[in-house]
Amino acid sequence: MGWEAYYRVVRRIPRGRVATYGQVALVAGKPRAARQVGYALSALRGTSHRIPWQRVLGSRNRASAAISILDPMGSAVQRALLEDEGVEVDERGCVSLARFGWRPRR
DNA sequence: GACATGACGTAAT
DNA sequence: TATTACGCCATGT
Repeated sequence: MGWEAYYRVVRRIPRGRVATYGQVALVAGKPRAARQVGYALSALRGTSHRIPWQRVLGSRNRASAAISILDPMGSAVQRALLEDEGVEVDERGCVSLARFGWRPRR
């Protein structure tokens, strides 16, 4: 149930912007619950939802490697969706947070 | 309540 | 830069 807070934060991420698990956790009020964010998002796989999970990246500016492990096409889909929103993603799945990082608070 | 699990994060090696 | 180790916290058994 507590995941609703995380989902709410992820839904706030606007198009063309990305956030990290840690940031989502922080905004949700759980500074050290990055794992729970990932765990919560994992529950979204294969379900009907409106959560832009592709805008949530892993450490600092990298896409989660686990995505490609659990869902081989996931990383490709994520990159395609992000680029469609105007976010530049390189071959390694790295994104410049300085340019596309989500800045909440306003 | 103890124990195991997990789309993570940071520091140490 | 890549690997390993450990910490954190919500869930489920």
